Amino acid sequence: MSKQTKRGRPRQFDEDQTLDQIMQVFWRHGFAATSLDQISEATGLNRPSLYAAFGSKKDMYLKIISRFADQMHTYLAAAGRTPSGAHARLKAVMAAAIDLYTGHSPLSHAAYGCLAVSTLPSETVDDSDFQMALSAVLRRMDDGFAELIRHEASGRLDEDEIAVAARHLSLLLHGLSIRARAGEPSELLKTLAASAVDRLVPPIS
Amino acid sequence: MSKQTKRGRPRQFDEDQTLDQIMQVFWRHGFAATSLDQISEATGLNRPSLYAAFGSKKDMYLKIISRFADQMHTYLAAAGRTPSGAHARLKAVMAAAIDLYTGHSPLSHAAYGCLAVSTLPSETVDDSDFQMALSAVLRRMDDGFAELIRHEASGRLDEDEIAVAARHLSLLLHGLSIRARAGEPSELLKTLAASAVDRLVPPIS
DNA sequence: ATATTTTTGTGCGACTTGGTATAAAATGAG
DNA sequence: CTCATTTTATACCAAGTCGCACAAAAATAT
Repeated sequence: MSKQTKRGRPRQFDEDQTLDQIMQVFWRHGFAATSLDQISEATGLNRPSLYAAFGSKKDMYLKIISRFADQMHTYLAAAGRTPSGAHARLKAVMAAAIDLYTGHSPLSHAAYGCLAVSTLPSETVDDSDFQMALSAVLRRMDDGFAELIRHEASGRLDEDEIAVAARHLSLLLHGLSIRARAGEPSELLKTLAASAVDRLVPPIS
Repeated sequence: MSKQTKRGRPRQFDEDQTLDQIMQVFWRHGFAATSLDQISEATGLNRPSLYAAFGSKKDMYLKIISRFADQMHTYLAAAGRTPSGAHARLKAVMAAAIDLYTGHSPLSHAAYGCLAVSTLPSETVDDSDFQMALSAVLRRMDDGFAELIRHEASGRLDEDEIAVAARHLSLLLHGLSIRARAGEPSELLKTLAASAVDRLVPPIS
């Protein structure tokens, strides 16, 4: 009879916590400028352990990107539930994203912008896997905004209008990420985002 | 009596042409993933010549960034002169930028997005010079759009309105750059940009 | 022709990189 | 206890990195 626990020597680290630590390193330095030694130091694991657990540097990075997209989605979805009214909700989502981009969220503690927007583009040309990862992130953004709008204005907007408005909001968000990475203050970005939402999204009454 | 020509052995390369070649390499691979060997191969110069002419890798990159900003400014300014009417002009500028981002311009021959937006953000945290360079590019964008709007609607919009609209357009443009780098087709981006301009910029009649 | 100045080319040197071979350590199974 | 299994730690490797001596080359100045 075999027990629940695995056979050999038990791991001395928590996988989720380690992935979050790796995420911070990539988020800060980007893919190319991050060395495995830096990751090793940040996690307390040595390179062979990292490789055994998460694969190559590229494997790690792609894992981290999709992990980030997951965490961001749940984080923004929660922010979109609280206020009422389509515009108020969208502004709340934008404000939450800006908090995330400027380091005022449980997910981030520095003004690093969006992990994908800040670090993926420089890698997309050399490696098509990175290109696909970036496209996937953009698509998820578009779909998320579309769902939010659709849910709020069911019937009053057709699918094309919803898709266009969602893409407009994604464009806005990525622009905000760049500015956050450049160090612009979150208050400025929030007022900018709020006015943009007012103008971009047709009134849903 | 000294002649016009310089004293020693004459250079065997054109400085401007070489800078443009260097720009292509950085534009494609980003800063960290670009090696001096790649630049050497693309320009036909060996590393000591490169170093003597342009300084370190970082020096080259910063030179290239401001050179890109210059070229982009004149390119977009020219595009903004042709049509008449504020919205038509802004759409023409956006379309020109999208052509630039997707490789349909004399400046670029591949869908690399904006050189600054695609490659600078991943470097800004480690080096404050890069952070300042990114901020400078954003500021130039904002100022350029502001000037365009101000010129078109002199008196009918106050400075605050102009500044906000200009920033909205910059946000839009940077979002478009990300999508161009992700490989989205230029026609889609242009229709997206046109509808966003219509909604973001108040009517100037 | 000789000296002077600038560019070019070869090559090196100290360092970092990602990935791995190999052995030690820590657990469960029998 | 003995064996199988998994994780950890040390050390290493081949390749690539940036920057720079140093000398040869090509022009002008005298």
